[in-house]
Amino acid sequence: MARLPVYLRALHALQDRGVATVSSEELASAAGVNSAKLRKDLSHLGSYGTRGVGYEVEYLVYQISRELGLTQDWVVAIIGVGNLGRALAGYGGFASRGFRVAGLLDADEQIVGQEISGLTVRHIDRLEDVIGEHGVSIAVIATPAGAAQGVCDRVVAAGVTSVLNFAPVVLTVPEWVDVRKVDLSIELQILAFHEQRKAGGPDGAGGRPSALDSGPPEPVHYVEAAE
Amino acid sequence: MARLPVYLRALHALQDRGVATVSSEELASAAGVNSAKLRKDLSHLGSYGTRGVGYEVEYLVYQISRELGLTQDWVVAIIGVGNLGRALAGYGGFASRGFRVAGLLDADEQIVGQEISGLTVRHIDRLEDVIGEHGVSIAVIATPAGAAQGVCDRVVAAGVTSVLNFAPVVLTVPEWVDVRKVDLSIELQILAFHEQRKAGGPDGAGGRPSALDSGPPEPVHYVEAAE
DNA sequence: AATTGTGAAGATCTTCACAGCC
DNA sequence: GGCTGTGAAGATCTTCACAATT
Repeated sequence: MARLPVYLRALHALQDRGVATVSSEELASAAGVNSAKLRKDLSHLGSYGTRGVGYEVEYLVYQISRELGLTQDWVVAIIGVGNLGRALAGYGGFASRGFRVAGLLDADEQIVGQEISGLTVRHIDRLEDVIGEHGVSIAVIATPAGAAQGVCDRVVAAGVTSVLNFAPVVLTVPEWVDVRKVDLSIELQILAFHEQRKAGGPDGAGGRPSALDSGPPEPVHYVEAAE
Repeated sequence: MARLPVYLRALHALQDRGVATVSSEELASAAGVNSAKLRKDLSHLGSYGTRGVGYEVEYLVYQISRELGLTQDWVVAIIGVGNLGRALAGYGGFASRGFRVAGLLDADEQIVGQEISGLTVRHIDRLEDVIGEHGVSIAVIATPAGAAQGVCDRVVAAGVTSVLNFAPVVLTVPEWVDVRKVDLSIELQILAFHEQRKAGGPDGAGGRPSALDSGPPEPVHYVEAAE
């Protein structure tokens, strides 16, 4: 279930604040979901709550981590060390929770050999070697669009079964391989769509892109984030 | 509808290849969706196809662009110029389709004043000025988690109504503001979950994280991507 | 008294299958 | 003949509301 990581993050935040026990209502609001949904999601993992009391934070953290496979380490390779690949290589969230970056690869001779976040960038020719040597099971593709499918085919042939794709293409993979896609321009386009809606729709009378003086519908005060 | 940007990208690829007309079947497969779904999605925009023929690529590109609000320019500010913010600032997908980055802001004095992708980084104190001067309607938050909600509150107070959040927190916003979230570690966790499934589930007998020798279920040849 | 776990109802999304049109 | 547009069926996801349990 795609919401478990969100719950896990909220639970970690509670843990940091020293909270030992939490109700579905509280946790749901921290995670930004409905409490019935949260209870149903959690009940799929087993009966880890206590009626009348709530959930024990630490126990639930462990159970969700186990369910997500975070109790073991996963080996990651990042292919494409441009701006984005560099940002990913330095991203703390990788290392922190069971994801170990074992290789950075690029086709550009200028970049190969550079040391980034403690790793030396290797040439894309060595892709299969790196995957084999380190037992990489997750590949992060941060190449230009044109190179992505070729790289994907190669990592799959080398044994990778999960791909996180940042290139703006729909990757074709065998059915036993999982692909997830992160596409910045799609996210922006979805926001633009909603912006336009607010400004009166596509054929509305002179929608203003930079909707500054429209202001909020009502001067409402709103609460701070739970974090 | 969140799939329109995907269709649009597939259509642009067809356009580049000089294709003038496309059937729902072809376009659906390029976009990785079911053809009935594609037709239903498109029919929501109006009746832009011709029975027995298909859709005229150029006309459809225009209609979807219009629906998504890409026929006008949107002004974007990026807050937080770390590794990720830098990658975003240099990302071609921003400029190419109607998104103009008008400001880069950071709290770190070391970073303020640096020139990145043709823009000078300004101090976060000037956030409201930058938003006002340029008519920013979309804010991209690429700050550390702890700073994100505060920054969000400020951009909202300054008139921003769409937020693209890269910080690993659930942002709380007034109901008239749209938030989209991109979370790398959540994507990785979802992949880890599926990896584990393949390896035999959380309590399976010794699941191997680096599933190298498990190999594909069947030695099937698979087709290349459409683009 | 409080809160979980869950049937049942409701909402939404997906797919089928075919009438209608070119 | 071929393909779109869409009603109806099916699947899935969400929410309600309450019995079960501590």
